[in-house]
Amino acid sequence: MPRREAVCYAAAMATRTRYAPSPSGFLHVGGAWMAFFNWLFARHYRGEFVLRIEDTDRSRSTEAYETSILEDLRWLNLDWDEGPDVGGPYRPYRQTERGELYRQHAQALVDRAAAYPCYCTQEELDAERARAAAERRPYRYSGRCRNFSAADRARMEGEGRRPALRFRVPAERPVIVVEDLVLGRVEFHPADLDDFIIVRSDGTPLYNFANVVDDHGMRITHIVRGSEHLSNTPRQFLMYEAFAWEQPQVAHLPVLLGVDRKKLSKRHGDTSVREYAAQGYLPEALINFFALMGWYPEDGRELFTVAELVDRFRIEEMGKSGAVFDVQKLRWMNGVYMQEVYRREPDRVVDLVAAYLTKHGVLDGASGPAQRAYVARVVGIMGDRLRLPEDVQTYGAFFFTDDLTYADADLRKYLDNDEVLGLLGRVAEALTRVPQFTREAVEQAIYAAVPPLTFKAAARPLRYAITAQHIGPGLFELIEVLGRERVLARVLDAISRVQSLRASSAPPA
RNA sequence: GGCCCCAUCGUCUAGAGGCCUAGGACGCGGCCCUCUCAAGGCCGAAACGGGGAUUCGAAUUCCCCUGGGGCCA
Repeated sequence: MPRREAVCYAAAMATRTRYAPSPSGFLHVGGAWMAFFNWLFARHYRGEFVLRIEDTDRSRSTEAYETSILEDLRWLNLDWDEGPDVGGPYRPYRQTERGELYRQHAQALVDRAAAYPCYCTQEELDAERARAAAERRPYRYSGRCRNFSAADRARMEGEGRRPALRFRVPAERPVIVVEDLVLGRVEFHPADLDDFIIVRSDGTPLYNFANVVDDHGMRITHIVRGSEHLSNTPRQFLMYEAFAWEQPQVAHLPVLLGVDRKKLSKRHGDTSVREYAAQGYLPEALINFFALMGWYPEDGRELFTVAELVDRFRIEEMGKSGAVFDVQKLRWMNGVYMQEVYRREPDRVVDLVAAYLTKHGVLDGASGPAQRAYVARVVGIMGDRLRLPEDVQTYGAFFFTDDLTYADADLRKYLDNDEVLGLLGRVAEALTRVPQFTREAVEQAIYAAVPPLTFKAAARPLRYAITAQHIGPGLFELIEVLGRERVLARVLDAISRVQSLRASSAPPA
């Protein structure tokens, strides 16, 4: 079985790929994933990556969305060589600014009789379609306007009809072969293709047509896009032929799916890149995770630096079936990267956590360096518990508030016991005496105060008394970071809580 | 409706006719470690959609069906 041999091309011709988002919303993980593979492909072959804005849908496109998409791509560290913001030799890079080009190329197709004006109205076409359905035969465009004479056209114009432009599919042409870099050989029969519209009656170009004009105009050599465009490929090939242009290579990647196995969309909740960034996901983690959807290296390795991905990626190794975006696994991977990044650039993790806490009103954000240093110490003892900034709350809410919520049941279970109460008293006293409030000193003091209990029996009550939680970082570390004053206050407070609990539940004297 | 694509554990996937008793990762369960949680170590449950055909032998090739997806303004 022959392995698809990917990219054979003249060395002189640089590989050029593009990502062409529509600025009608924030950058979506599905879009980012597609952008990433285009970028990766270009970088792997030391080629160029182009950004083009498909803003022809003026009613839904906004400049703000365009800006946000560029920002989010930058956040992911996907850089582009040409685009609306940086310009380039094949500008403009926004479709709304390319109207004249579409007009010229449409005229060129008409001039060579590869396209013709079609005067059929929406209603007439709908009627044709309905009739076909009623007679249970496949709908085909009737071809009514295909061979109009000049007189016919004049008559139609006279009725006030504005024509759309239809591409003339050469039905006698032999089979159209698409050699897809991912899917392999796919054949289409021209007879199955209708003459299709390339310019609407209002003069706006259709996606298929504008795409061909742009991709050729921007010298795109490899079109890497979603498999939903596969069926459009033969039509586009026909247009390349009509223009006598060289055809680019195509690679159709599977579609990203939501947990319901439907195409990932905004309906699936947190799907914008922006949202993941806001939750404190690291771009490195997202990128690594993207790579593993659709592509897997032979050796089963999963963690890669971007440089390694650029080096090892081969588009022939792309899978063909749709992948579900699994947040669980992303979470795990983000944790791995949190540790990694913390080792190298601890400030980045601290910033992320501080930003998270400020955003959620846990920190006031105004207390300056002291507060940041405190966050840094908390992060320092969180270790690998931190997968996302929110975990700092899960494991260490007690670091950021003194208003702790103790459950009566837990108070009874862990603290309502004379031996334990004695322990709490001895610990408080011992901690008062510790000269330097360091982890080591704290540990020594507590061990000294523990008997006649064992440390094993003492640690849980102590932890609960101080944190009102059963989970969290190491006991000594947490005590050190919390500081003497707060620990003492909490131990004493816990003792009095137990006592008042006893008083209230004691039988009346 | 016509045409096209896809199909391995819950999820991401390895798999190119015998190496498959179908491997790894996330998640899940158990045990160990341990002051708790997390991490780590060990163990476990968990998949080739169905049916034919080719072959000594099929997850792997071919056909049909089913299911999912897409295009046809």
